[in-house]
Amino acid sequence: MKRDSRLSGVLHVLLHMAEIDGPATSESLADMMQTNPVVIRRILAGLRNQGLVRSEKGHGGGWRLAKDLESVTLYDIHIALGSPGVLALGHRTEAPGCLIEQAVNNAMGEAFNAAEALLLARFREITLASLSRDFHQRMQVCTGSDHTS
Amino acid sequence: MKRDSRLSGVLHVLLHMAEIDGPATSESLADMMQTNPVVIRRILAGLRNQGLVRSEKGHGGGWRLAKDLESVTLYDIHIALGSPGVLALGHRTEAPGCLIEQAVNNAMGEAFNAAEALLLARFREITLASLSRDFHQRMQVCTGSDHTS
DNA sequence: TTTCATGTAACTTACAGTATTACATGAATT
DNA sequence: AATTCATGTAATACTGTAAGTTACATGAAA
Repeated sequence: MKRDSRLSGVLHVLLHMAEIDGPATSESLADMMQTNPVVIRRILAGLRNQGLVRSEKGHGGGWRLAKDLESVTLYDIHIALGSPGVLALGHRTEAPGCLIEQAVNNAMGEAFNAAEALLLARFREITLASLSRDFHQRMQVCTGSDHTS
Repeated sequence: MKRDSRLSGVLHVLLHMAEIDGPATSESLADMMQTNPVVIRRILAGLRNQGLVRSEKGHGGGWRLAKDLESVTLYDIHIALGSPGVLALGHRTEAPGCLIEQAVNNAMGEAFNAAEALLLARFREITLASLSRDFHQRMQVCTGSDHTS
């Protein structure tokens, strides 16, 4: 199953932005991410609607964080990305008439809900600040390392 | 994100097989599932390799359960399907050089592992027998209902 | 020998994330 | 005012995977 890596990607972008003084252009962020500027804009546009980042056009323009690192959790970003489904497994038929399938959906659904709830609960506990702290710790261990990608 | 419904589908098939006296052809199962016989064969072939079902060719041939309903869990079937990934979310880069991405992967990875472990633990607790019992209970409530699809 | 059913390769379809191109919009520089 | 830089966004193509389909080979029972 192909996986959705937008959350992973946008976290990478946001933390790079946190390390930069001043705005970052979608082109420079795309270089770091080894992807296309339009992909960056598309993803960050969603975050802007949730007030997580700001953008400015023209000379000296680009993207900035709009909130304190402490106040943003992975869950907030997940929501800003449109709350994509977190599970790769699903029901064959969502509202089956077959009683067998109803029993199957019911049992699997409980397991799915528990796993999804756990994952989202974990996401709520992880802030951008905690990721940034972890990054700076890795920098200290690996002295002289280049962090710009 | 498109979801993998093979586990859901195969459970449906296996429980129908449990209700049938004698072998079931892939064509009859495909009718119940409103899908193609080849899809059924493809999925059941994996289960046969794990000893969960048996197949016979020719007249009077078809598919049979090879194990007791009590002894087969959703986890066993999940494995027989090739242990597909259960999460729709993933890392952008699996082994990043960037320290920021390493911090991101580490934090997200822990949450992913916890959620996946919980889901698989739940799967280990659900047997075909428990699903069958749930089905027969639904039959009793819904008297006269047709369960063949 | 015919019929029935599995076994399997090859191909097509459907879908969503990702990537790319092209051009419009708007702000700062000159 | 013209140029340059950067975002905004539509349109399109690429990619990987589950699912569906076609075609034919294999083997067992009638």
